[in-house]
Amino acid sequence: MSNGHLEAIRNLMKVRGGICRGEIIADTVRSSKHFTVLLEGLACMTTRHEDGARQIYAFHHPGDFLGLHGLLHPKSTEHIEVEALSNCSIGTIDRDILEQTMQRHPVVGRALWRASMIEASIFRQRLVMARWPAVQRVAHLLCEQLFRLGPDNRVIPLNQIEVADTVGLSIVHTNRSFQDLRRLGVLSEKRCIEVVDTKRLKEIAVFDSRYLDPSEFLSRWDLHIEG
Amino acid sequence: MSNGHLEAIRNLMKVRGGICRGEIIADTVRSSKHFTVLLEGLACMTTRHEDGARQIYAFHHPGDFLGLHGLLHPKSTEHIEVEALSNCSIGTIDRDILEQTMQRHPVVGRALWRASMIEASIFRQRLVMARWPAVQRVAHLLCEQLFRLGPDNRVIPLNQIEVADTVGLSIVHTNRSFQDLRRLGVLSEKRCIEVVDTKRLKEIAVFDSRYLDPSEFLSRWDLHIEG
DNA sequence: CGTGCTGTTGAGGACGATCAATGACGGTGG
DNA sequence: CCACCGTCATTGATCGTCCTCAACAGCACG
Repeated sequence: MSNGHLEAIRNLMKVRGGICRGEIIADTVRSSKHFTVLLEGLACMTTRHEDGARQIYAFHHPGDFLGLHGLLHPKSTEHIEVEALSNCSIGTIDRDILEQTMQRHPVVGRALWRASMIEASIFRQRLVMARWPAVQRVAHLLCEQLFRLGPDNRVIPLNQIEVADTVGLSIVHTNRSFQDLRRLGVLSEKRCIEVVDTKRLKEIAVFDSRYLDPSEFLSRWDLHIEG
Repeated sequence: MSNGHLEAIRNLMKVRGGICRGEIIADTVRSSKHFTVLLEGLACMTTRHEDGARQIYAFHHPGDFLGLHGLLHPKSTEHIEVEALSNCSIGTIDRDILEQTMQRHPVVGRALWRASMIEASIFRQRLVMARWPAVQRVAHLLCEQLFRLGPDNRVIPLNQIEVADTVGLSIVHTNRSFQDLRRLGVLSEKRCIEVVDTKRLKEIAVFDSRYLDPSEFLSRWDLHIEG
């Protein structure tokens, strides 16, 4: 998504770079004090279960709010973390300042609410996907990430493990799904995830981007944060 | 959940009863004009797919807001409906009046936001459940509904089809899971879903109610809506 | 040149889907 | 009262998807 709305609040934020892959960016403790925005890199909202399994709920791209879930629900979301999947930089705003801003500009609160609802929308989509065959699940996730990365991008900066932990397949079976997609001429033969036939990929995934709803979100935010 | 917060806004609402099982209570069109609260009965947020399959995302009990998802995201949630699962009555508030109320009382908006986040929380839980074996999935859903119905309730007003459409199992396999739960002495032998060993059920489901977070939600709302 | 992470392959088995048929129950109308 | 119907619950059998285990290959890192 565009980063337009970040310009407006950049002066309120403390910027922190140099976050490394694997680091936990946002957890309950942090979220209770700061509000966080991803500026550069790729992150994910995740839970690590006792047995070592990891559930990835969603991916965060530059411009996304991090740890929204903990903002109003610290207790019920203790187990959720935001983990850096590449080297990242973030911006933070003191919780107090955020509260004040929301007081003065109710539309800011609404923008955050809207962002939470897009998250919920992604979760609903994942639930639907959970009933699909493996190849379609993987294909749909790739479509989603292509969409979020923007039209020029063909390489998705994820590995197969991360995909597996997101769509709920074993790594082995995820790998076999990737091979299917290569055999179908959708992905390149390279080791990374490179899409060579976007159209075909969307067909396989039955992808409809509306659930990601970029429509009204940015305009509202941009409109009111500066006023 | 308690209905305390409903008292505060009851005078703003138009009450409409006599809604029958199977009726669509809230869809995009309705949500754009009215804001809806479930007063009596049981409903569910659902999507019907082309192939006839139904995905139930969550259940709504008295006191829940209906069609929240459509409030800010009409276009991206066109396919989602709220369907009555029993005879229901609802309260509606004109969209305009709701907007005004949110203007005057920012905390109202926040309460709605909070409610959306609990929904998201339920969806996340469903994603985790999707990786569990069938019996555990069913058990967890039953725990969730027991929790929402209140401590005195042992009979869950769902049928096996609705459970299947929620946890993402075939009806046949859902039925076999119910038989397992009966054999384990968790459910009674009756045709309805009656829990006789709650403790055991929670153990099987590894149930932790925190994701439903009733903690701060009601207090905040009650505190400010009247002021 | 080892070490670690990711990707790949094969084999076997479990879980759950599907199909098809039957049973139980409540309601309706004759 | 009985016959009929629709909905939901139940059963058996077969099949396919996906998981698990185990091993190895490719590549980047020091």
